[in-house]
Amino acid sequence: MQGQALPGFRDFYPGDAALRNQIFGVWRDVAARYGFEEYDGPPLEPLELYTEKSGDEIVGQLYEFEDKGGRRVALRPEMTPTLARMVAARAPALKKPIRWFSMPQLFRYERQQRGRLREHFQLNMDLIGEPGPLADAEIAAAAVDVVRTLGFGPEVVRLRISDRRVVAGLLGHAGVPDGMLSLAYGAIDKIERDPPGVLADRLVAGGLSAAIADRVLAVGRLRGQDALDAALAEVPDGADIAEDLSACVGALADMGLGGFVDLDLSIVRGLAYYTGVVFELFDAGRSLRAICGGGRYDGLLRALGGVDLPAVGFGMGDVVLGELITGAAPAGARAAPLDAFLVAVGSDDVSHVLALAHRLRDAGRRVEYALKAQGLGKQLKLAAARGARRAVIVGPDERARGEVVVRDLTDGGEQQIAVERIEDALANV
RNA sequence: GUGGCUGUAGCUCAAGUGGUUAGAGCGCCGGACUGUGGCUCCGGAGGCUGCGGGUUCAAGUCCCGUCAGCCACCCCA
Repeated sequence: MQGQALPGFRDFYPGDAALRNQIFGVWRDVAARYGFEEYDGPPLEPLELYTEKSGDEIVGQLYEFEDKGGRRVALRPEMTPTLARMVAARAPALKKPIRWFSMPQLFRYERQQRGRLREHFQLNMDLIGEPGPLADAEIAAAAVDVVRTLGFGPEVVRLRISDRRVVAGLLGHAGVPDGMLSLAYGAIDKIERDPPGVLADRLVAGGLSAAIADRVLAVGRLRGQDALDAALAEVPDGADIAEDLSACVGALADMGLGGFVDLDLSIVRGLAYYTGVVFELFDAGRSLRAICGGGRYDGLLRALGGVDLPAVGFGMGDVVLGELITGAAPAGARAAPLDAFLVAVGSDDVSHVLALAHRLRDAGRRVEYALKAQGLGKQLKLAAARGARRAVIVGPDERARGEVVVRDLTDGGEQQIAVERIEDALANV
């Protein structure tokens, strides 16, 4: 075997491309229904766009090199810096809130695993300029509606949602100093992966007492509104810090999406820049990686682009979503069937088939015909294999009468149709 | 970047402890079938057994390296 795609990169054969187009179609459909406008930026960006604010550790995962002009450049690993630049450049002229989405191909030089490649397409939906919880709910609802539109219900997909302000408040009450919040987040983020003893040891090693470490893990185990309310009741201004999260969850319930929502304080998200509501979309069986992740990142636009606008958004990759779809329907997406397969009975009929085929294609019909002289049976076999709904048979006898035979390939019925009415005959399903 | 497992036809997989010409199903091509498809039957093509080296009379099989895939870590999209 020679000549294959680079590790972590994909060849899209027709079946794969069909799946990708299905995903893209749903993404665009949902974005449009939420009033989002599409934007895009360059796949290649200056290296500094990612190193200056995102942290140097990202550089190790960048496809970066020097171009022929001596510039340090990188394939984009995420869309947010580009978005920040574009928004900042025209922020004064843009009506707020800004609803923008994009479907960039992103690149990251990492060792690939299932559901995680070196390249993927990612739906980014961002709502900029609105700090309130209805904006958070709007974004989370859009993420849920993508999987709903694909036919998945709450028994298949779960939205796990939390709020960093709530977690921070509870941790502060538990005795975690501000400087150790990220340490605590790290432990909470791993709460379902690592055993409690390991996590507690890590927290103690980081400088927390054993008692506080236990309380940190207890915060991470909070699930559901009742448990959260009970925990917040012990914090002086507990109700206030959870106001936005409660409002967001309530809004999702008003939308009829409450069945998808799991309040889950173990969701903190790895990225440091999230400041409020955070959420992830998972398959209910938890056999896949996260389908989507997002949250509120007030402050990031100021750091990246210089304009101080609140923002909330999510990213949803095509890889895990594709696995969810193919896992649910192993049959997979089929290529669009033909409206008709044109059959020439004899060699004299070929030129008539060519003329008719072009007429039908101009009329928007999807048609195909045999590209070499073959027997009638052979051509019908090809028609069936191609998934054509009908065969249009052109032979000397019919031509003499100005007609063609339209054969329905699903039930075998045939009828004679005048050539000039063939477009109409193929139009009705 | 670290560690473990796995690489046989386009796909899914076979080939007891090394043994002579690496097989099957599906798919593909052709024929039965030059004015009627799906089914059936018959035939055919398709393999440097991922690649390179080593051990051996003999390697798909054992050893080393390398590349790729999967899994875990790391990191997260």
